[in-house]
Amino acid sequence: MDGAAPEAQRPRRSRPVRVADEIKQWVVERDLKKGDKLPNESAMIAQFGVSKGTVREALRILEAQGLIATKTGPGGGSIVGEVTVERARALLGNYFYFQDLSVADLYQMRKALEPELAASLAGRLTEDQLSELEDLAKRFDHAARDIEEEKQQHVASLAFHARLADFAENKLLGFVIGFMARILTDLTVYRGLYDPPNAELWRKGRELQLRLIEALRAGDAEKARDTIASHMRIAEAFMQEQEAHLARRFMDD
Amino acid sequence: MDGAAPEAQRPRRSRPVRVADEIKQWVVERDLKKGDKLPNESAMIAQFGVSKGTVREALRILEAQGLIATKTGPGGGSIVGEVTVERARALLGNYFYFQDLSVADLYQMRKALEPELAASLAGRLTEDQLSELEDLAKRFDHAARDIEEEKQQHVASLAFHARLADFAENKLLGFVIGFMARILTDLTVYRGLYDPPNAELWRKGRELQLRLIEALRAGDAEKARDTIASHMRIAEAFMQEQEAHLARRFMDD
DNA sequence: GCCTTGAATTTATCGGCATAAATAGTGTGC
DNA sequence: GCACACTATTTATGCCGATAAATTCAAGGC
Repeated sequence: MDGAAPEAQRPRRSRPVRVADEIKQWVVERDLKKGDKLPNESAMIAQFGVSKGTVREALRILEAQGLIATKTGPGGGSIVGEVTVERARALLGNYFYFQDLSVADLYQMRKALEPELAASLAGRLTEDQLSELEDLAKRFDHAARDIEEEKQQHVASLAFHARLADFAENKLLGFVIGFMARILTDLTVYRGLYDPPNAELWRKGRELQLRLIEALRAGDAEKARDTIASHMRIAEAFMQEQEAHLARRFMDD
Repeated sequence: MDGAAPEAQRPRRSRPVRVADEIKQWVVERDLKKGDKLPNESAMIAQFGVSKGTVREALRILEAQGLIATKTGPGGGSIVGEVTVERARALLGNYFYFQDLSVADLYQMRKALEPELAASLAGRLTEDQLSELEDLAKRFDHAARDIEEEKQQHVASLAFHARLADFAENKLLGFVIGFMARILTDLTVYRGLYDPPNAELWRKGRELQLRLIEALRAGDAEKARDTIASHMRIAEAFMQEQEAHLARRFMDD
């Protein structure tokens, strides 16, 4: 087969990068978990036979990827740190910064995935989770009176979907939906909404969110799926007139 | 509203991180594209009023995220570099290293997304792209004789889907499908396949790939969608007996 | 013309020094 | 005995200057 690594493809990897990879491998081999300590700077200097600056650059690389965190002081040093969902979103956002995603692209995905999420959550949420969703859905009990209020309502609606995504047992499904909610939130906050507030669409969307919660509580997967599918069509109508392409900005993490 | 940043939440950000953020902002403000040059080390030292070591750590952070590349020599220095899809996959893979994804999770996603991809590609591929897919689908014209050959066939089948994902106009859809193909490929290569070769499932799967290409060529979106939906059920059957949870390893980039 | 050699430029790596932050331990006052 | 402040220690953080390595470009030799 082709297990042989095509080393020629990697023209030259810098020492910090190589050290970072060795540390990663070290973590995997020992199956270290979040919070487990790594050797301190001077130990790594000795271990890898490189200078302090090189070790520190390697640690920065891993830190940038969210794999470690460092603290000063006694008992300090570097520890393994799970990549947070925020950081993963930000790093993936860097990729799509260059990719020219459109609102239509996002809704093609949402229409395929959010019904799936809703169906898989039916009957599986605690009463606490359900009432938290209800609070989010009821956050605005009146139609938007101006463009600013419509923005806030839109962000709140997206927060509802993001929270739903947090509850997903399928972590990939949850991540992708949460990522899209984050992109759309940024889009809503940082770019203008040009539609005049549309009270009827808003009322319908809110009603569907509440009906979704009802279906989730009842454990009715098919009703949940259908309801959120309708909701996606409403949400898409909200966004349809927006600028086709997303803001070029980097996400915070 | 709430544009005010909750600075208290960020206990303390190191100087290299702050410098890296400033550089990112600098790139966004000037709308720099891939290949555009950044100031060299000494200029940044003067610009940000920090030492060389700090600047170098900042550059490593950006390099780790795939945002820049640096070269030595005259005309060298740092340039803006689009985040490659490989790096984005690797960085996202770091997140899922900690998340305990199951094969069932991946197939829930694949069943929702791959039919969507197939439908949206119907009638939109060039003859070159179609024949490349045909080559991939025909790569093995006989049933697997042993477990090793079945592995190879499985990897080839995943390469077919990955290539299809590359052709997607919806970059997010393409990325997610390609990411899953990558995970499943790793899983196939690095972990054992415990099923005995199943000639009938294989024959059926290959036939569906060829029928999919036919539908794509004919521009028949619904046939493409249905065909790949069937194919997903076949592929899932291949994987169903595998270990429930994915290998804990970091991806290369 | 073409190849080799060498100078110039820029990052890469190193090691040492001083600073800042966080913790643990010590002692003091009550 | 207990709480509080202070000190000492540990560890990363940041800075600097020197040297190495890689790359480009041009000059010189053939």
